[in-house]
Amino acid sequence: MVTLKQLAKELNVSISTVSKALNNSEEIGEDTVRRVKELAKLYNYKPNKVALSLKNNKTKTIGVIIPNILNRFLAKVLFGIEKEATKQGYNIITCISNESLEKEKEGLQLLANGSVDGFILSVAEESQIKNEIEHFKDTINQGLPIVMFDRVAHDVMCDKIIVDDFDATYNATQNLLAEKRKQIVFISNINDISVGKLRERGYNKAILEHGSIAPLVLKIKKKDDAQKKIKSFFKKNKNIDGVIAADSSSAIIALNTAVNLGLKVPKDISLIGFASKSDSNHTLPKLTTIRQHAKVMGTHAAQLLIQRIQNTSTEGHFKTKIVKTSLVKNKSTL
Amino acid sequence: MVTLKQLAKELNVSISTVSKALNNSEEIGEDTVRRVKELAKLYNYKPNKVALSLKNNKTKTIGVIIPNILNRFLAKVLFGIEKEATKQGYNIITCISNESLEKEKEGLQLLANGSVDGFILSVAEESQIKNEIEHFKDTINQGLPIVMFDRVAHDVMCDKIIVDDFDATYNATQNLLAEKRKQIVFISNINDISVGKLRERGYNKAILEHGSIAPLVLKIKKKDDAQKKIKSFFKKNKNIDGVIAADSSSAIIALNTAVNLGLKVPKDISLIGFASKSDSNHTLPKLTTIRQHAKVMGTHAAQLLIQRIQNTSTEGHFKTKIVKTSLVKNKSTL
DNA sequence: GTGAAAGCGCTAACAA
DNA sequence: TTGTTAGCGCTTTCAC
Repeated sequence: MVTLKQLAKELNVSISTVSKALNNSEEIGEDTVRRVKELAKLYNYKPNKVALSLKNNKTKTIGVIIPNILNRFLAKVLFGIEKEATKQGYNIITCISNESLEKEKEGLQLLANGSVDGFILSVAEESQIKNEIEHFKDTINQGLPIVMFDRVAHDVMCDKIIVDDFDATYNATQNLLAEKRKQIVFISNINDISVGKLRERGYNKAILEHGSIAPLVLKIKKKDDAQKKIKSFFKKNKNIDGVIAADSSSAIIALNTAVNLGLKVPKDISLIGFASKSDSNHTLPKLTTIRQHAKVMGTHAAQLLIQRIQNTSTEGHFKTKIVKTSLVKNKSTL
Repeated sequence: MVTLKQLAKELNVSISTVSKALNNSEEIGEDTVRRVKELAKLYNYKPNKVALSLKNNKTKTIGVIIPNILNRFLAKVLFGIEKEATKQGYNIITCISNESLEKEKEGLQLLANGSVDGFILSVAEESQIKNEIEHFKDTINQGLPIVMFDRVAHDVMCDKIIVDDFDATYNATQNLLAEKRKQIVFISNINDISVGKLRERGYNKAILEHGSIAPLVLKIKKKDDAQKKIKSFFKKNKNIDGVIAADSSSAIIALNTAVNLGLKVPKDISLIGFASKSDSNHTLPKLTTIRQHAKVMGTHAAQLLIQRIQNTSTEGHFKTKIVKTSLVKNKSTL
């Protein structure tokens, strides 16, 4: 990489002249500016990012800590973050916590050394189970703003982007109730994380409000064979005619299992699940889904963080933005 | 963030003394070392990464350019890269090219300003179609090593990690032939990228070698409704009894469609597709898959790049590592 | 209109 | 054993 120094030497001017010329300073003569710019172009000069960061005490880089990159929703949020960040001239450094508290802490530690101007993150499962939040507070106290999305730690003072999880399952359940479904089961393999719990509560509320129907919940654990568990559950509860799934995997497996058991979807059984468009394209009939608008969440998260980074003034009064889900009706419901 | 300067001031010693003490230099007296370390710990001192990067002319950061983060395979490779990089003390800056040549160029440009020590990337679809490779060469000429994975540009001199795409479909097809399948169709929606073409060739070779059977290929385009297209294809070609799918989406849809049309899988029709474990868990019966060991590819890519970054000596003689696929037999084949 | 110098945070050669 | 200094690449204030 060519530096200002080298350009200066070759042009027989000082470094500061070159710098000013390239930054269109009024101070420098037209002719000099032209000569400098020509040579700079010739050598494909680009200001060294690291030097700028050091000088400005700003890296124009965002640290993103994602629990699991293979989760489609999280990946999509990352996509949204990246897009918005790039648009605003920021890079993103990604750490994958792999749902581990330790790795989440490490990621925060590792990047809180001047590498980034702030963080966007979704809380790891283990951190939520153990309810640990000190590492977030420490980071914020070090002057690095955090924006949390989806799985947030409510007791940490920071900007947040969340989904209306409770309302989403409440509404979805009401939809199935409106179809006169009599035995609606809630299936989830995300019992331990905050959003999973909210989704269950939304379902419960709708069921209880309706009266006459008892809630029925199937919780799948990470180590379980989901296909087997759902199949035997369906066999034991022959009267199931509705499914609300808290996650795409449960939803897809439930739908396939129903079909496999000879049930007509949606005539005999109606299914709704949190899932993406591509997920619903991968089932037959297409799954009716609760869409989370992951990309939009990413966009908002990046906007919020960048705003916070740039306006040192806006301390205090943190925002929580709720991105509403949409129920996209496909062929797995009436 | 506390700096050496501040520690030095508080301890009434010079900056370099503090620096040396923290770096366990033999030069400094035990007592001083202790005092310095205590204060450093108290203030949670961490050396400023940016300053170190400037000093060492090394960022310990890898630029990763991914065509599509929603592609499970690519996401998994990213996961592998991140893990290995972290292990070796490197961070990763991620750019998403979104299959666009322009964005790929931008990503390269944007990070080739001192932000990263090298790149790991998979070539964007558009770049492969247009066969553009100058931007890769430029980057390499600037002294930044590149490691390409999966979709590689053969004419660029750099390290590469690839899949045995040709052999994979060749073998998979032979598997179906061994099941005495008479009409095996190759379905793909990745016709434009290098690996898609290789996969088709592997299929063709197996079919042609076998004689007596004609190759049958269904190409799906991005804009197509894959479900419709596959369904009508199956209806037109009632005698299809085998499917080789070049991508997971085609495989899943083909399997679901077959079931939907009343075909018994694998009795009436046998299916194999490039897909992940989770994909095969999301079909019923479980899909027999060609596994690409994406995570391992990521690991290798990171290792290769870091090695190249650290050994300035190893110029020339670039390696191409082939990560072999495995055929994991599940319930969609006999 | 141009240049010298300081400083961002750190390390390391050299001086004391 | 400790301190001074220079320098990584850049911007910016202040002199000339």
